[in-house]
Amino acid sequence: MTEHLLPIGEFARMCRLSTKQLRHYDSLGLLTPAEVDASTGYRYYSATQARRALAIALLRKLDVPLPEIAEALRDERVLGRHLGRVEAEIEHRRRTARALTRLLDEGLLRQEVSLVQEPARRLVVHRTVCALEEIGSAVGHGMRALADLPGPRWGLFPLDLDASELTVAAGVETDAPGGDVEQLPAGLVAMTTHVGPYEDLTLAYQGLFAWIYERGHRPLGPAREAYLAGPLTSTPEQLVTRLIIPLEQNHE
Amino acid sequence: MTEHLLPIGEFARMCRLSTKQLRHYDSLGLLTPAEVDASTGYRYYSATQARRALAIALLRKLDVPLPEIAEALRDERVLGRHLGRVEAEIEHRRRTARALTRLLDEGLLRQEVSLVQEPARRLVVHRTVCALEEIGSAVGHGMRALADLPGPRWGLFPLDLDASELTVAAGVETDAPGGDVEQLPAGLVAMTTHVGPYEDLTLAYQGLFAWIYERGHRPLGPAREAYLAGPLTSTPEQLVTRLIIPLEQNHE
DNA sequence: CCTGGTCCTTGCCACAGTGGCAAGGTCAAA
DNA sequence: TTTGACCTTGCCACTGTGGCAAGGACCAGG
Repeated sequence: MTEHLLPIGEFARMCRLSTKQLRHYDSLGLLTPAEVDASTGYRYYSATQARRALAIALLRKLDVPLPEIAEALRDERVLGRHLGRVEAEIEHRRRTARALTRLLDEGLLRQEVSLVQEPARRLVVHRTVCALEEIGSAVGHGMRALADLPGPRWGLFPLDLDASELTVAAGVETDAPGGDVEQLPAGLVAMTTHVGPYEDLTLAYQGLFAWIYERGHRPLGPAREAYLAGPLTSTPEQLVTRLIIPLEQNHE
Repeated sequence: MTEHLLPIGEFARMCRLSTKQLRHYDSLGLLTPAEVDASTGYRYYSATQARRALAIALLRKLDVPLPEIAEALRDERVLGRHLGRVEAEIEHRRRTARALTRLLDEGLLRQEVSLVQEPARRLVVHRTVCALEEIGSAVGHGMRALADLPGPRWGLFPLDLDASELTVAAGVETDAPGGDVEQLPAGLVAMTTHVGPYEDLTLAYQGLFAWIYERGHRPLGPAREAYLAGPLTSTPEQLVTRLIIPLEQNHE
C-alpha cells in the first residue's frame, strides 16, 4: 500500500498550521516532509506525520520556542523548564498590572518631594547581602534580628540595584551613646512619603529620582527608608514609608 | 544661568538607559536631546529631560510599547489599554502553565482513543452563537435552559474553532418519539475520555485529532461531547467528558 | 603640539517567529 | 490548451535591544 501523501496546503489545513510555518519547520529540521519532489521541490507529507505536526502546533500555542520543541519531542521532561519560565512571567505581569493600576490612579511620577536638611542619626544595623528579588525578605529578616531594640526602623539600600549582590541593611535608631553603631551623616536630602505596599516602592523611587535629577541634584550614598508604619502594625495598603536620598552638597 | 547639558553617556547612566536606547528614542522623536552639535552630531541632554527619560524607562519596564509610551506621555489614561492587555496575558499564561503541568503529568498527546460505531441519537438541543472564549458559559446557559429534561447531556461543536462566530449546541438525549429534536447520525467515530477541567479539553482534542489524522481518517461534522460527570455532580478535577468525532466513511 | 584613552557618531547584522508580497513553476480539471 | 488553484524560493517587515565596526571628538598629561 502506497503511503497516502499530502501536499503542503492540505497538510497545513489538517494541522491548523500555515504553509509558511510548515516550510519554516522543514528548514529547521523540526518537521521534514516525508517526500520532496526532486525536480519541483514540492513537499509531500505523510498522514503519520500529523501527530508530530499537531504536537508542534500545541507546543507553539503554549509559547514553547521552536528549539525547545525539538528537545521536547525527544524528551518531554524539558517542558518543565518552560513551565518555570511561564510562571516567572506570570509573576512579572502581575507586578506590571499592579504598577499600571497605581499609575492610572496616582499619575505618572507625581510624588510630592521635599528638599530638607537631615540631622545625623545613629543606627544599630544588621546587614545582609542578597539578590534584588530577596530585598524584602532580607530586610524583614534583619528587622526580626533587631526586634527587641526600641526606636524608629530604617533601611539602607545601594543606589545601584543592577549589581548581582546587594548589601542591604536593616537598622534601628538609637539615642544610647557609643557602642557598635552606624553613623548616618547629616546633610541635604530629597524625601518623599509612600503609602501602600512595598511592591510599589520602585514607582516612588523613580519619581524621587526624576525630581532630583531634573533639578540638577546628584544622589549620594545609600538610599534610606524610614518605616513610619510597618508591616507589624499595618496592612499592606496602609504601610507608610519615607524614602530619603542624600544629595551631593556642591549643587551649582 | 546656562543650562547644564550632559553628553549622552552621562545622561544614560543617570536614567539607567543605554546610549543605544537614548539614540533610538531620539530617532523616534520620543526624547529629543536639548541640543545637538551641528558639526559633530553630539547629543546633549538637559537635566530637566530626566523626568521624561525616567518616565520612559519606567513604562518600558512595564512593557509598554514605545509608540504607546509616546501617547501616554501626553495622556496617561491610555495606559488603561495596556493594562487590559497585560491582564489578558496573565490569563493566557495561567492557562499555558496549567496545560504544561498537565502535559508533564500525562505525556504529550497520549490519550487512549477508540474507533467505534456510534448509534443514531435523538437530542433536544439549545443552540447559541458565541465567540471562542464564551463557549463554556454558552453551553452552561444552554444546559440550564434544558435543566428539567431527563437524559444524558451532550454538546455539539464545530470542528473549525477559528471562525469569529461559533454555533454551539447543548442537548439532552431523549427516547420520546417525534417532536422538535435533532438527529445525530449513526456512524464511525473516534472517541476518547477526558478526566479533569474543561479548560484542558483542548489538549484532549489535539490528541484525538492526532490519532485520527495519523491513521488517514478524516473528521466530519460537529464534534460531540458527552458529559458523563458534569459540573452539577463533580468538582472540576473529577469532571468526566467523552469526546466524539464522527469520521468520513470512505476510508481507503 | 602630540598622544592615548575614553567618549561619541552612523550604520549594519542579529535575535524569534510569522505574515505579506512578488516572480515564477506545477498540477489538475475542464 | 487554458485556467485557476497551488506550489516554489526569496526578500522585507515587525519590536526593541545588543554587538560590532570604522571613524571622528574630547580631554588630560607630557
